[in-house]
Amino acid sequence: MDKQYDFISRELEIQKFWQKNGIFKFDPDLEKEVFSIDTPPPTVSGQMHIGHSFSYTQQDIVARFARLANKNVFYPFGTDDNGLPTERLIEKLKNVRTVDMKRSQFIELCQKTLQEILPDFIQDWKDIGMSCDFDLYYSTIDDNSRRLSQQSFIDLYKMGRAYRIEAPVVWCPTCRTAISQMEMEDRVDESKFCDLTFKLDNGEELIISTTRPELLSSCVAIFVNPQDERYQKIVNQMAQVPIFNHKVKVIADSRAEMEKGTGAAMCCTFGDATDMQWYRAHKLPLILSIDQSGHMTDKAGKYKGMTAKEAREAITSDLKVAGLMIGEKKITHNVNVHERCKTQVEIINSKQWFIKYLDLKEQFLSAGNKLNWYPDFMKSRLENWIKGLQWDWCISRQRFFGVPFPLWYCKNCGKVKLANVDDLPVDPIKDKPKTPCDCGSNEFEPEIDVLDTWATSSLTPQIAISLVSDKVAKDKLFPMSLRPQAHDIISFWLFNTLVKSLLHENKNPWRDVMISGWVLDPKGRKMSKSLGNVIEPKNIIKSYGADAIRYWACGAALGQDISFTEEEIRVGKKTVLKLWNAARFCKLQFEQNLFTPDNEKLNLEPEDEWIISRLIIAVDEYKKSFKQYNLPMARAAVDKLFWDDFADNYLEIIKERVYGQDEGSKHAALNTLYSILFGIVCLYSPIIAHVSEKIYDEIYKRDKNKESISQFIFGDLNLGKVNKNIVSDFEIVKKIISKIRKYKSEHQLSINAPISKVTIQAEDDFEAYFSLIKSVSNAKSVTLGRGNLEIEDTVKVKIS
RNA sequence: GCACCCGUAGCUCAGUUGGUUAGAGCGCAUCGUUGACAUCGAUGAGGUCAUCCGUUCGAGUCGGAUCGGGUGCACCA
Repeated sequence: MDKQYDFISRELEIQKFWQKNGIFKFDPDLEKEVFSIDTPPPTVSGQMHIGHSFSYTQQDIVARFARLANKNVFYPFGTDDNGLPTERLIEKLKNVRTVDMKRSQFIELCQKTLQEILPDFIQDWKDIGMSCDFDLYYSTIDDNSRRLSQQSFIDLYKMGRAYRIEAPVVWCPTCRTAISQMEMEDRVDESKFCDLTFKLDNGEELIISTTRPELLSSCVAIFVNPQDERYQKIVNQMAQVPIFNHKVKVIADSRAEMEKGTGAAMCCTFGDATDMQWYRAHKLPLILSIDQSGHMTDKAGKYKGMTAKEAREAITSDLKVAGLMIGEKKITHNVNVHERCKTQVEIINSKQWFIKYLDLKEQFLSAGNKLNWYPDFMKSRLENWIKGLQWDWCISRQRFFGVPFPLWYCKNCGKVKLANVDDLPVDPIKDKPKTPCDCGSNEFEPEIDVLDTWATSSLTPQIAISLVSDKVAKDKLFPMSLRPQAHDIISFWLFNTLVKSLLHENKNPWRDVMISGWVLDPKGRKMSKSLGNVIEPKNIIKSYGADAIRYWACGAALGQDISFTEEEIRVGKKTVLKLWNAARFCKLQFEQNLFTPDNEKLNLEPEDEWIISRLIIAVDEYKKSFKQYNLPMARAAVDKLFWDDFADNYLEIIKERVYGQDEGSKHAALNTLYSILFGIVCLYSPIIAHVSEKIYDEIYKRDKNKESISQFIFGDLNLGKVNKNIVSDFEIVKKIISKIRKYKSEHQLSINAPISKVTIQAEDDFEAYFSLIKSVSNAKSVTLGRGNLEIEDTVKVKIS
């Protein structure tokens, strides 16, 4: 056994061992309860983030625990590699722009590039010791995922849930695509509130405040609150829009807020979501002044071709010159931006596909309520989100690299022609329908939009399960046991998966949900390139090892964001080294004494019985904690057993027996050492997986009939009953040992320094422990007594 | 505005269903290296559990209010 544990080479070696021997391969034939995990497929948009290594380790620890608890673990791995994030990555890597390329060329480039980068990308996940069955692999753009995603769409269409309409949608002018409500985020922006003069028919002037004067050409009405006494007499009058001079009606509507601006608002199609509501409620005309790329249309007259921002400046200066703008004040307000590119979104009218689901809010809420949430409070994030839903799910994207819609439109009658389910996956641009339209026409127009990537990744349970061919096994896999993920995508991935599962399977996709927190920098800020505070997992693995990261991740409560500090990682490394050294000590003793384990007629000493009881107690705490997904508590249970009881005390106590001549006592000690260390290594194996495997390999593999430590279950530990008396007595024994050490420390003696006499005040039956106390303290005698401490190297300990 | 989380030792955090003297690691101080470990060990000093009120025989833990830090959602003419 190496004197120095070289974690860099050992961890790599062990990962290869796992891989080569298919240690984590899912076997559908095992007669065990299945534990199926809906592994999050990481988005291929760059490199692994420290937050990934944190949350993926947490779920991996749970997976490994499940194996220890005798479950047949189904743990697939996928990558989410289509849609905007992937397109953007390819553009960056290959220095191209989609707009300059042919669609087919770009798709080809995406596919080719993915082939190049995916092995390295996936390797990052292997580097932290993930115990997935990497043969159960899917990509959300592979043929099988396309097929299932397209089939999902067809099913939803046939249910009447998928529909296509021309409607205002949230639009990103940079990405030139519709996006969904969940893809927006907030940003605080500086802007100007401009006071503009509208002329009323009666000759009076009406002042309106707006932040978006560039939309004047789209102004279709003016709204005032019906309660607003200032404006009651002008309701239903016409007002003339400055610069453009068309006339719009003043309408009373309670959505107009009296306190905001002057209390009179102009409604433009469309400036914001309220405009859209007014447009629908009052059947207002549609005037689109901004096109899909964010430029002004010919409706904007002389401002045509400018960007919205340019137009705003131009029109503001024109208004000032014309004396129609009588004031402006700087304000800061929130604007919605596209989370992928941070561009301010617009509302634009266009034809899109939607999934109708606003009518199902109640079902969603009750489904969310049926899940077991760890931690429980994360449920309210989902509830909050569902309650706030205002749009159906827009699933079409005007992009290229994604799953195509499996349909065409008849050129003659316009009707939708769906692909046959048997022919999936299809690409309507390349493929043709096999039968004519109902109207008899054979001329079709393909749908060129692609599906929102969430429309596919919301099917991960179905996709992962489809990789198993065994029909019986499939039934055991769904609903899945666990969805692990971080909290940032509760409203995206978790919610969408829930939606699809309810629509398709009419039941929840999983039983449990575990939510990991985020890793923040040491100051508690989000990590970002612009702040320069990004931590690369690769560097951490190099300096501390993957096990150190794993140990660290196991110490954080679920759902709680955690500040990254290198000191915390150092503790993990320390634990790994301590375990390695303790194991090395044990192995040394086994070798020097030609020890072979057997359990016959052992002459157990009290300390042996104590540490055996402590193992039983620790296993119990460990199991209880894990069942509640309480990772830190489970870790603490092993830590206490290993550091406090085993390394600091038990090892020290038995040294003399192991070095001594009493063969019976020596054998009992070695045997206990052998089984307790094995228990400890088993308990540590889900957490610091590599070093545990290596210790198993060094010490236990030759005697035990299994290839890997991860093939053992709690039952293999053959735990008996706890001896409660010895356990409580040992709390006192440990205190006595501690007092003797304190005495030595205070007298500047080394920890092994001999002392002549220890006097202990205790009940007579406590004398059973005197021998081990004598041994661990290197005292010439330990006696029962009542006197005070008088001789310099004599210790008196009082037991209460 | 609505909702959620957090506030415990100098720092980072743990404290199951209320129950003796509130824990860990780091840091700090003192001491100690010839039989696993100096990438170490031993010992020790640090706490009015944010504040106030209440429930209770008993509150870090339960309820209410307040203050401070953060997050999600909404609003954003």
